[in-house]
Amino acid sequence: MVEIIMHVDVNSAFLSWTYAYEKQMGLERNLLNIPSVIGGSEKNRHGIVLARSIPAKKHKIQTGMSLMEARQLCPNLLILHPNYKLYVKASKSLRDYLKTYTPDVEVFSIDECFLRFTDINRQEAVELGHKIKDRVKEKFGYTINVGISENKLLAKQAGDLEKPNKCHTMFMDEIKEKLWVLPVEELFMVGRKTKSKLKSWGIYTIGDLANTDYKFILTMLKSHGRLIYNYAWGRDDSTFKERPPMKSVGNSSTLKFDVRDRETAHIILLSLTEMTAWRLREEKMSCQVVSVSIKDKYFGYKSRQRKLMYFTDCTRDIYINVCKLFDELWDEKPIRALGISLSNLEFSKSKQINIFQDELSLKNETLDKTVDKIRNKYGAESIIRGVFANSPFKPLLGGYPHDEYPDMRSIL
DNA sequence: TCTGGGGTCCTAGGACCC
DNA sequence: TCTGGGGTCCTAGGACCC
Repeated sequence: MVEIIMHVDVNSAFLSWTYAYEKQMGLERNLLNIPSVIGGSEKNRHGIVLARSIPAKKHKIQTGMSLMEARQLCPNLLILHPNYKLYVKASKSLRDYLKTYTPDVEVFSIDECFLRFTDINRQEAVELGHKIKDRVKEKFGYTINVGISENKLLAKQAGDLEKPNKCHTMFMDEIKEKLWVLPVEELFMVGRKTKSKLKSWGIYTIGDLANTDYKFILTMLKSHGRLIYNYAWGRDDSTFKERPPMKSVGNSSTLKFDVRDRETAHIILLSLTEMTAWRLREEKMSCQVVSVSIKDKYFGYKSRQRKLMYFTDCTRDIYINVCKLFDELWDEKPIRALGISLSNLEFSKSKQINIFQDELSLKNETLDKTVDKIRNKYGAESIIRGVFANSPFKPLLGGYPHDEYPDMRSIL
C-alpha cells in the first residue's frame, strides 16, 4: 500500500490566528491585508519579528529581524504583541479537526503538521487536500497551505511552493520541474551558512546540488552533506511518528536589564529551574545532564553542562547543579540572557532509592509532587518560593503556557 | 535600550582504557 | 630510542528548524 503524506501549514500563523480572533470579536480591520507583524516588547528587549503579513513581506520584512529594522523598512507598520495562549489553543483545535480526516497526525511545530493516509490514490489525495484547505477556511476563518507527496520532506517542500491558501503536490516524478528549479536555500536544512558554502562552489539551485558529485558534497559537508544531497533527490526515509520521544527540555530568557552579580543570576536561574523541572515532571521524565547557558551583553554565548551520577526530576537537585555550572562558567561579563536545559532523559521509574540520593532530596521529591499538584490545579504562580515574595523577579520564567507544547523537529 | 525562545543533531577534541 | 591505534565517553560549540 502506497502512503500519502500531507503537510499542513497555517499561513502567517500568529497573524492569521489573531485575525480570526479579532473577527470573532467583531473587529473590522483585516491584519492580513496591511503591513503588520507580531513582535515582542522592545522595552523588555524582546523586540524581534515573530510573524509577518504578506504585505509586510513585500516591504522585505523578515521574521527574526529587529522591530527597529522592520519599522525602518515600513514606517506605518502595525506591530502587535504575541498572545501565546491563543496560539496554543488555535493550534490544538486545528489539530483536533485534522484528526477527523485521519488518526495519523504528526505535530511538527505549533503551526505545522503531517497527515498520513494509506488507503487513497493520488487523485483522491489531491481532491482531499483541496477539501481540507477549504473546510479549514470555512470553519476557522484563516487559510492554510497543503502539500502532498509520498514522504514528509516532499510534502513539506510542496507546502512551501506558493502561498497563501494553496494546495500543491510534489511527487517524486515531479521534482525536476518543481524542486530542482528552486534556489538551493529553499531546500529544507539548507540555512545561511550552508547556502553560502554551496554558492561558493557554484551550486545555486536544488537541481545544481542534486547534480553535483556526491563524493564532493560528502567530503565537504560530512553527514549534513549526505542529508541535503538526498533531500535534493526527494529522498527521505524518516518514519511517521505520532509522538516522537522528547530528547531535552529547557527554558531561557533575555533579561530586562543586564545582570552583573552572582546572587541575582542565581535567583533568575531558580525561576528557570522551577519552570523547566516542572515541565520535565509533567512529561514523567527524569534527566541526567544539566546544562546552563549565558549570553553576555556583547552577544557572546557560552554553555556548560554536566552529567550526573543519577537521574533526577527534583527541582532542588537540578538547581544545585545549575548554580555550580553557572559559577564555573560565568566570566563576570554583564549578562543579557540565561538559559538552562535538561537532557539525557528517561521515563521516571516508579521510585527506587538510589545510593547517590540523600534523605533531603527524597523529601524534596515529595515537595515537588505537592507543588506540582497545586500548580496544575490553581495555576503556575499559585504557589511560589519565599525568595520571590517581595522580589522584582518572576517566580517561574520562560516558556509557552503550560500545555501541549509544539514539538520542534529539525530532522523530519 | 537593534538582535527571542523552543528544540534536534552533529563534530571536534580531550580523557581514558586496552 | 621510540611513541601505536582502536574504541568509548564526555563536553563545548555550531548549524539548522519553526
